[in-house]
Amino acid sequence: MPQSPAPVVTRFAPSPTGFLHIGGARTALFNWLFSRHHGGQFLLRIEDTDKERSTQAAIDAIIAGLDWLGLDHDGEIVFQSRRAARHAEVAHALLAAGNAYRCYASVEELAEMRERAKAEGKPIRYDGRWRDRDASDAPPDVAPVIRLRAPQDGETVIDDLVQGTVTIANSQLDDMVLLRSDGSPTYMLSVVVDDHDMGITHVIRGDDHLTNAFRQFHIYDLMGWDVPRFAHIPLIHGPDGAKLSKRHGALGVEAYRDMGYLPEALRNYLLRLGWGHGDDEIIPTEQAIEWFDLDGVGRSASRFDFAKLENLNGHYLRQADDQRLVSLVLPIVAGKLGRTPDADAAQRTLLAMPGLKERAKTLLELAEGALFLTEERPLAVDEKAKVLLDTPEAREILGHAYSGLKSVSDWTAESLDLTLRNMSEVEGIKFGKIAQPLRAALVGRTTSPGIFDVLAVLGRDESLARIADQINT
RNA sequence: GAUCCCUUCGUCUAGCGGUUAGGACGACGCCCUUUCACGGCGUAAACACGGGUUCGAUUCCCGUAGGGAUCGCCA
Repeated sequence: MPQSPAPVVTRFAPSPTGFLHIGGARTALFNWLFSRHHGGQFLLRIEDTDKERSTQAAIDAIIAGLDWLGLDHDGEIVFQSRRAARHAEVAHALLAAGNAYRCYASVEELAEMRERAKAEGKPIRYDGRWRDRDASDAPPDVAPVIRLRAPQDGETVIDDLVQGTVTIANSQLDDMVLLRSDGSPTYMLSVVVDDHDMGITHVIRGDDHLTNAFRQFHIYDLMGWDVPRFAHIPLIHGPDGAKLSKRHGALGVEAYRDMGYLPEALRNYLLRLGWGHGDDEIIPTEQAIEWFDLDGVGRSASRFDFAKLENLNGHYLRQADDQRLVSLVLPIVAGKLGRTPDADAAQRTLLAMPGLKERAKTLLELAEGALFLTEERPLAVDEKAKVLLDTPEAREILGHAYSGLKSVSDWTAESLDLTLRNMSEVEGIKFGKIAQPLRAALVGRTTSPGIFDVLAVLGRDESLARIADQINT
């Protein structure tokens, strides 16, 4: 019998207190790639146990973000808040087995304890004051919390797939709260129970959770559960090396979409941020699935670099299907113009796309470059283009061009090329002297795709009319 | 303060005891050229510091400095 390969189950477990930020997106990507690489499962769990801060809008934003990035999850979404009873059940099992205990210390009392520890320069942690106290000491009117009875001697070792073997003395761990005084479970308990119940084999998350892993380890241990493999990946920092804030990259993925980035470009960028495969830079998703592994993940934090993202985006823009780009760009063009481009304009945009996408790094730039195809006469002419147009010489050249072009019967890039180059030769004018004023007249700007393509896409009537507009001003 | 983690060009990284320390982005220069791009070629640019171990350290060990994370009845 062929033995089935070790199943891999990963998960992405955001708390819905905001959008899907870039760090979360990368964590999701790594989990997704890892599970896809191993033919396993990628589950999604919403950690909405903080009722104060969790919102439906955030849940929607996270799901939309994952969807846009193309990171599809398996199975139903698990909502952590709905599993509170199960979490409490585990806490009580721990309590019954003597692996947890009730603590009656008040919030104020604990705050005071921490204050004192801080003042004395001692480590800040729960001192275990109720760990071995008899239940008969319990004050009658205080609702207790349940704390884990964590080992105090020896050490805990985690063989992290990214960080390596990390050891911590158990004396550094304190007895964390499992169940609050109102009976609700804490995050520490919930993650462990959910990861166990969901059959998670690999916990891939930000390394801000590394120290949590040591405490969570003992819940697994005391429950007699298998401990999943951990992989704590470094955080992403802003361009200045400081923690990512709203000032730089800590934007929701939809902000990147709105800045005109393609999901495949962001995926490639995020993949290379903290992960490497030799000298490879352009790694399409199919290839990434084949190559991705955890030992390619670096151990140090990396900075977010928009310049590199732009470069990658330019690459994927050039690769992208023209029709797809048109449908992405037209709404942006509509926004700039305040009206929806008609079918003709859409068609022109499609025809011009090969020349257009070569010249853009983002969809915003692409839309900017495509604007002249939808704009109506008389064309607005920008400053630089005006300079090119506002000379007697330019008008004369445009005049020649106009009559030359008027006689062209076969309005294609090839024959237009022939006509204009011929004119350049006959008149003894450098070709650039013709092309530039022509471009200014046709586009209203000094940059555009090749001039023959512009003429061809605009069509005979529109082209001639735009040239005439400039001769007659 | 305590504990843990990190440190190769400006940035992302390759390197896994012996290399002219490689690639990519960005920068600069040249070429191509009707503009802008694309593309091609090239230049500048790094092993944080100090000790060990070793015939030999960017690579292994220990310190120092710098950075980060965590220390809640938040997640």
